[in-house]
Amino acid sequence: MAKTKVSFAPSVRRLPSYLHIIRQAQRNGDYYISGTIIANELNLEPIQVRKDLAITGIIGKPKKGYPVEALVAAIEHYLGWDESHEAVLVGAGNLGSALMGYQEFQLHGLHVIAAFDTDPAKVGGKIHGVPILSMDSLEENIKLLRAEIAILTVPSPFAQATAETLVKAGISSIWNFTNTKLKVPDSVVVQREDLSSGYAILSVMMQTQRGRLS
Amino acid sequence: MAKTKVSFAPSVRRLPSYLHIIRQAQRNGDYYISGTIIANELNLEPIQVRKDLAITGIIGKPKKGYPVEALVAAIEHYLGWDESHEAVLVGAGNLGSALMGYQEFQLHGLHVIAAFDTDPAKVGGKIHGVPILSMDSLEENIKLLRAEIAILTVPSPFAQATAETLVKAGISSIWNFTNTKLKVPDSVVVQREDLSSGYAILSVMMQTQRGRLS
DNA sequence: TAGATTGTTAATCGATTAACAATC
DNA sequence: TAGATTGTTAATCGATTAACAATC
Repeated sequence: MAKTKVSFAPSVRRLPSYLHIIRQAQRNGDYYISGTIIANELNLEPIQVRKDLAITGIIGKPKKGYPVEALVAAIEHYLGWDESHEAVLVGAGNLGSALMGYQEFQLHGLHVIAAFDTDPAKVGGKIHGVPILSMDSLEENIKLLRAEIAILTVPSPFAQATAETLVKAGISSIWNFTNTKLKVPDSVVVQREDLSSGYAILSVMMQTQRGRLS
Repeated sequence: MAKTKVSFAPSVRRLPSYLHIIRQAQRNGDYYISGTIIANELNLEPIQVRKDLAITGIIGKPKKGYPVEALVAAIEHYLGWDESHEAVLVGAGNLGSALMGYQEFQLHGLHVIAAFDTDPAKVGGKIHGVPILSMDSLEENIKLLRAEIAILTVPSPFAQATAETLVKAGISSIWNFTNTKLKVPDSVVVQREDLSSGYAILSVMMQTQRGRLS
């Protein structure tokens, strides 16, 4: 089976930003919002916004724009954010704790129902309301909880071994915050979040900008 | 002045992963590493790795590959990771604290010399060795410290106002971890790190994968 | 030497942008 | 109505991939 790949990936990446702005319009009581307005807000081209929104299946009205309620629903449905997904977090360190504190993800259907850590001082307690379980019970408890997603925030050296246990326990999607490229079966979806690549872009932009000014 | 944009952005994003693998080879005592090996490790095409490495100016040897020492140096130089950059972190909450704990960035020249927070309980103390200063002293202290980069981890509603203060204080680069699109002068470099877009990709991959299996 | 790997040049692919008729 | 905004079709742009001669 081939590796899962998202077509229109750049468009999909932009959808959450659109959703954010459209939600503001919704709170503002607007019934319609135009692609032009969204584009201005995000420094994008209106045609790009229209093309992106088209993949959600939503139809706009010339002159008025897109119906706000329907647009929110269409984006959320396209992303699957209108359904609940149960997740566990593995590695309740600094980053893991920070992620558990993000209420935003809850709004998008991501429910962290348990976290795992090796630190005995943490096990048995809660962080941001999420119970911390022992890493030793990882496989057993994930099977019990029937979690679908694992958020992986263990130190990099443990990433591969942990991922293998997760797969054995039935996890089908891994959100990987380590800088390790995981080797897992093709049936398992992995999304890697890589801060280093963002920092690389920033670094190169800094040099470009400096070159321009001098 | 036009907005700073990175050409070859996708290539730049991949460089840190290459660096990671090449460093492993270096620790392993290898003198040469081939593009093929790097590609296999990351599930990429060898031709892509060669094209990417070409932008750093490094020259490989047919049959052997690229000289490890020189390659590490070339990538680090291209990214500007061979020089020191002073940074402040604004918003020492969960995420901010996690970022201060990342030693990896220190290795790449990013030195967080101070953090700012509104919480009186934190001010005056240290987190991961970084002194926490009062948010009230933000402008004044950044000028004093002559920091170049600001890592922005305040709650979203404060992002825009904080960014404006940062710019006034002379910050020229902002690493933005809020989900706010910042409006700053074109001379200021902004790199936004957006977890939502990563989660959007994961969500769509999950649906694609599920569709495939059923 | 033989062959794995390089760098270059060309072809393909996909994303962005442009142009514009349709329309509320 | 007049004109802002839509969706579609085509053109452009940039990134990825293919082909292959050069070479250590």
